[in-house]
Order: sequence, then C-alpha cells, then structure tokens
Amino acid sequence: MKSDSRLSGVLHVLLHMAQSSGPVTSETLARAMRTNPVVVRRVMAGLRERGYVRSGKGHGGGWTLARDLAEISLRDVHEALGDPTLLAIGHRSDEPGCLVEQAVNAALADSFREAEAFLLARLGAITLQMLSADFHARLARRTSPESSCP
Amino acid sequence: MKSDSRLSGVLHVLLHMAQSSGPVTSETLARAMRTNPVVVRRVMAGLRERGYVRSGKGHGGGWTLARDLAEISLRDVHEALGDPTLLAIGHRSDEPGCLVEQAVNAALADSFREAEAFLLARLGAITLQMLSADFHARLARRTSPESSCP
DNA sequence: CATCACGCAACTATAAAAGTTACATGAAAA
DNA sequence: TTTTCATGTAACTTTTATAGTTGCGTGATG
Repeated sequence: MKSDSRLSGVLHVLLHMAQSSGPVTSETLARAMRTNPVVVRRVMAGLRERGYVRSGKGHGGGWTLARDLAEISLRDVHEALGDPTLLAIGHRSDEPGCLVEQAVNAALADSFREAEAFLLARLGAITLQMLSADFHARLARRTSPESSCP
Repeated sequence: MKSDSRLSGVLHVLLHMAQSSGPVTSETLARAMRTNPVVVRRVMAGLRERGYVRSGKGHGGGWTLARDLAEISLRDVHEALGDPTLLAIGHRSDEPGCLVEQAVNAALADSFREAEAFLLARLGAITLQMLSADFHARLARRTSPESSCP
C-alpha cells in the first residue's frame, strides 16, 4: 500500500514560501517538491480556498502565505487537502449482513476511529511556526550554512 | 488511497473457522471473504507459519484453528499478514538533503510513530475470543437466529 | 500587446493490489 | 493403486488509485 505524501510535500513548500520574501511560482515549488507545477497548483488550491495562501497571476505572480505560521497547524493543512484517509487499513463492506463480519467491523471501527482522533490531535498541536523553528535550529547547527534546499 | 482490508477479511474467516467443527476449505472461506481461494491461501500462509492455524491437503482437508481464540490478538493477526503499513500518509524521501524537508519529516515521523504505536496497542488488547463473544451476543439478539453468513 | 503565471479540464502513465491460471504435491477414498 | 480432492506456489492478467502531462483559457504585469 503506497502512502500519500502530499501533506509532507505541501508542508515543505509552505516553509519554503515562508523563507522567501516575495511570491514563489508553482514552477519553483514543484522543484522543491520534486513534482511538476500542475500538481502543486492542484494541492495548493485547497489551501487557497481556506485562506492560508494566496496566488497571483502574471509577472511577479506566484504563491504567498496569507497567514502567520503560528496560525496554521498541520491538521489545518491536512484538512485543506480534503482530509484524506489517515489509515491504510479498513474494512471490506460497510453494511454486512453477516453477523461475524459485523462483530469484526465494530471492533476495528472503534480502534480505527480512536487512532485517527489521536493522530489528528497530534497534528493539531503542531504549527508551521514550530516546524520553521526546527528548521532554523537545524540551519544554525550546520557548520557551513548554505542554501536550505538542493 | 484505497485501504487494505486483509485484516478484516482474515478475522472474518478465522471466526468462521471457530464456528465450524471440522476443517474449512479455502473455497468456502473465499466465499465468506468474497474473494477467491488462492487469495485466501496467500493471506493464511502467514498465520500458518506462526502456528495460529493448520492446513491439510486432500479429502477432508482445509483450514483449522491451532490455538485458542483467547491466545490470538488482532495485533498477532496483523503481524502475521506481514504487518503492512497502518498509516496512509508518509513522507516523500527518507534522507532529504534539504533542511526544510528534514524538519518536516522529523515532526511527521514522530506523530506517525506515536499513532502507529497507539493503534498497535489497541489491536493487541483485542483477542479473537472477544470478537467471538461479540458475535454470539449479536446472534442472541437476533429475533430469528439464522445462519451467520449469507 | 507580449509575456508570464495561475486555473482547470482531460488525458496518459505508473505502480500496487487483487484476482486468475496453471501445475505440482500430498492425502484420503474408491 | 488409481482417482479425487485440497493445498502450495509461481507467473500472469486485471483493476484502480494516484501521479504526471498536455493544452488552452484567463488575468496581471511590464
């Protein structure tokens, strides 16, 4: 089962945007995410709708943060992506006639719900500000501070 | 992202096996899991290796439980399936040169690890015995007790 | 008005999972 | 001992979700 790395990718570009003074183009962000510009626009669309970022057309256009990093949690970002399923396992049918399957599903559904709630709470407790602080700490630790991204 | 329903499927057939006095063929189990016999053999192979079930060839062959239901937890079953990834989200690269990405990955990895541990603990606390008890409770609640599975 | 950048729809490619086929092995029954 | 039944496994095909691509429209800037 292949895992969805959009959250990680979007966080990456958001922090890059935070580092930049002006707007950053999809083209540039795509290079950081190692994907292509259209994919970037696709995933950023949800963030724009929620007012976390803004996009501008034409010369000097591109993406800019519309909020302070401290006001955006990882959970916010996850939701802006259309909160995709967090768990890789699930059950086969939702309304099984089989009582055995009902019992199995009930037990699993409980555990899954709890685990998702747990993870969402964790993500809700982490802001982009914190990630940025961690990044700067790493940057300071580096002997020769060079460009943040290859 | 499509979720892996093997755990749910295997639990289903294990409980069915518990209901049956003799061995149950892959053919029969496949019908309960709504899949085909080869898939059943494939997923059951891990359970056999760990001694949870036994398989027999030829006439009167098929699958039988080799342990008491109380001795098998959902976590055991999950591990027997080769413990597939529990989370549907992950990160893009494991050893990023980019410090921004490192910071992102570190934060996510922590949360993910905790959430997985949480879920595994939950699964470890549920035995097949408990699921079976729940099934029997459901069966008793039914006004007209009929066959457990369509 | 030429260029640049996003918006979006539609299409293609890719890769993981499930399903299928085919044949070998071994056990029980006839 | 021969037939039948059931698992063991490898190899192949199908399916499907996701990522990636192309193409064109829109609007902003120089």
